[in-house]
Amino acid sequence: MSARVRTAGAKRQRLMAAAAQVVHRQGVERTTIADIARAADVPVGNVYYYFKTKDELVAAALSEHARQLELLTDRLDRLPGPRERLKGLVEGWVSQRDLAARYGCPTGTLAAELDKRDEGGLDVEAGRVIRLLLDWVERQFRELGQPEPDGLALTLVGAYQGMSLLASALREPGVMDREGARLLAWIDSLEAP
Amino acid sequence: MSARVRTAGAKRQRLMAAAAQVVHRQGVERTTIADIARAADVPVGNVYYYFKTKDELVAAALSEHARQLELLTDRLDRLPGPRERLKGLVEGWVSQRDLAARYGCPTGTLAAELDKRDEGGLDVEAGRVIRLLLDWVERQFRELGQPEPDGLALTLVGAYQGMSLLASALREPGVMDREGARLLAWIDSLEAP
Amino acid sequence: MSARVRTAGAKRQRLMAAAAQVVHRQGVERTTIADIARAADVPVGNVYYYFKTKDELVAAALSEHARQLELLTDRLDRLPGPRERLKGLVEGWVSQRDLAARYGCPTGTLAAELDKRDEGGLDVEAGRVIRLLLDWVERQFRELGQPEPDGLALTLVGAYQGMSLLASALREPGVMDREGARLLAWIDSLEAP
Amino acid sequence: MSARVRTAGAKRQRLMAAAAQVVHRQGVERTTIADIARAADVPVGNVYYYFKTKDELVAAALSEHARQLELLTDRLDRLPGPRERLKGLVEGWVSQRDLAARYGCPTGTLAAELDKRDEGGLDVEAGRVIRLLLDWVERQFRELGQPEPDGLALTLVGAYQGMSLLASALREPGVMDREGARLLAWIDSLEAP
DNA sequence: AATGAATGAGAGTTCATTCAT
DNA sequence: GATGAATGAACTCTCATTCAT
Repeated sequence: MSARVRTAGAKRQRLMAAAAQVVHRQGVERTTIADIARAADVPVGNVYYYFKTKDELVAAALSEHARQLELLTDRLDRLPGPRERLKGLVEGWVSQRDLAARYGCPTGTLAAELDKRDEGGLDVEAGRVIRLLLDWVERQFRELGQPEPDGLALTLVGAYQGMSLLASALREPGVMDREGARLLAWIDSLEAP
Repeated sequence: MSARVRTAGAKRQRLMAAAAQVVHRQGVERTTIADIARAADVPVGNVYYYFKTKDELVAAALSEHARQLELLTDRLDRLPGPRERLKGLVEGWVSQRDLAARYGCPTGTLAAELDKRDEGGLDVEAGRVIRLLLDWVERQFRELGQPEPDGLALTLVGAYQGMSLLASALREPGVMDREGARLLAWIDSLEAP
Repeated sequence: MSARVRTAGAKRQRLMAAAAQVVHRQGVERTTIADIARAADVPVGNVYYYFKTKDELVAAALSEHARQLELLTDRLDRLPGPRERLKGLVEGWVSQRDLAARYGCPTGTLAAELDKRDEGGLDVEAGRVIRLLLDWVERQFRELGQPEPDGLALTLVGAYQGMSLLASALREPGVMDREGARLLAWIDSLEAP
Repeated sequence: MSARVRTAGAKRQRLMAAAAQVVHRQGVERTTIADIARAADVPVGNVYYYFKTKDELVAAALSEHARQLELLTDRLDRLPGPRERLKGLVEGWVSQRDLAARYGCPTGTLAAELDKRDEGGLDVEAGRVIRLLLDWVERQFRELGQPEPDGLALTLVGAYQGMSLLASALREPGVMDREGARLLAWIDSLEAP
């Protein structure tokens, strides 16, 4: 395996990571291809060798978020029980408080922006990534023996989206701590039947 | 008060309403001045007589949302007790389910988009509008005799933001019904001390 | 009628004329919007106020050719008989010998370039302009009492296209004179039944 | 002669044939190097080993057309007399009616496009290829004992160019049949002195 | 000789904003 | 106040050509 192959793959990966990060901070529309190219240290013209359109780059950012999510759930899956896993998830959210308080949830704000489109299918793709998280959460609630695990998943993930939005709209990271603590207490309070 | 003045005021008001609506559906960046002008039936060149920049129009959209919010809370304030008022608020959210499921909460998604800026002060303005809602909700919880009414306000408004985002990301209006019902039950369960 | 109205119309007309001329000399693909803008003395960005896309400008060039053709046939229609009119047409072609020897027939070469596309409908539009000429010529042959006037029209117009192409490919304006003389003699030789 | 050399030659030849075909269908400017490379099944980067610039590839397409023309005239030269040879030429044109009705004469449309340039010399080269055909036709008319065989050659080749252009502009292959038949009758009518 | 990747100079197009009347 | 027109900066995308191996 030559250095070139590794380099090429690394470049693509660098572009995806840069797209995810810059888009999180600036939003899709205020992010130019040049912004992403600069962040990834790639010449502008070369970006198009890896991604044919800006929309493809946004899709790549989305799948980068999906990948990050998978890394997280894989780590959490090593915890002994579902209650610990759910609490680990919330603790992860709280640990990102400053980023969330500044730019909101990466996937959530991206989905919110893309949902206002009705062409291109990126909106659907964003929904799919959110669904990945919902499904994992639902599985934990089911393992906990809760009735209506899907509804609980909506509540938990919705709470996360809401608290991220409020934290960033109010520019108050404390919102993340406060609501995070409430969610932890709530998870603790759920009775295993 | 001459007809001219009234006409001018009407035009300005029409532009504000159009800005609020179009921006809700398309987002700030994908909305052009021409879009708003068309929706308000005002010649493009004339928009600048009322609003010197696009940012001023966005600010106008925000204050239009604030006005709508005030209309709503004024109506709710006529209800006999705080519990009824809070439940009326939630019912209002649910009644807008289809709009929310398509474009999210008008103020919330606007705030999310503006929060990614760090110049112009529109982000702060968006926070202020959200704060208006939080303060009203907090007042109701306080009247209800709840401890930590500010925390409860965050929870309720956060839940609304979260369920709107999920409903629109998943394109499932049913999310609004389900979470709305949960919030109503929760409000009902709060004990007056 | 204000100066503004006249100016606006004049600008659009100037752009159409410039498009027709520049495209004739450079071909569609080698002509940039900036080329046309410069030739019409219009700022680049302003071109899009009058024509939404480059293709619309090319369509405008085509209709400009159609207009020129109509002016010509209107003039020829004042001649007493169809034979004189046909000969007048050929003489007009020969009088343009130098332009044809350098860039070919404006409409013909444009059609040839556009025919290689299979989207956008400009190819069809080009065919329509050519058809205008064919129809007028056919009418003259019919008035002359010729059988198969449509076939004769194809022959005459085809000969014009062919001689223009050869004159410009060989860079020999003399081809226009020689073939022009032959066509005049041919028209003279047609018997009125 | 090693396999490598033969392969290299084959690749070059494949590129020339591909250039001729793709350029005929798309025109020079709308044809990318990548288009030709793909059609020839050659990696893009490798094209430049055989042709230093795009213009060289276009020149190669022209010489490919010249080669095809030579193959044709060689075949026709085996026919017993000049009249048969000319009629064979016209029949060949008619047999290509569908291609001509779609994309025009390969050499003619290429010449028309290149004539709009005034640098690079490709225009001159195109004229040379057209001249090859004219010279061969002129030779036949001379053998037939016609006066002014060069003028007759212009007429015949011009008619071919014209009918191809009209057939493709009108998208009517029937034009090729009709004009082809007329040319055959004309050739038949020429008296050998 | 061969090849995927890299590069940068435009091209078309959009749009906030300004101008002239 | 009202309005169509004007302006130019910025952006996405393409592609001939070159590079590195």
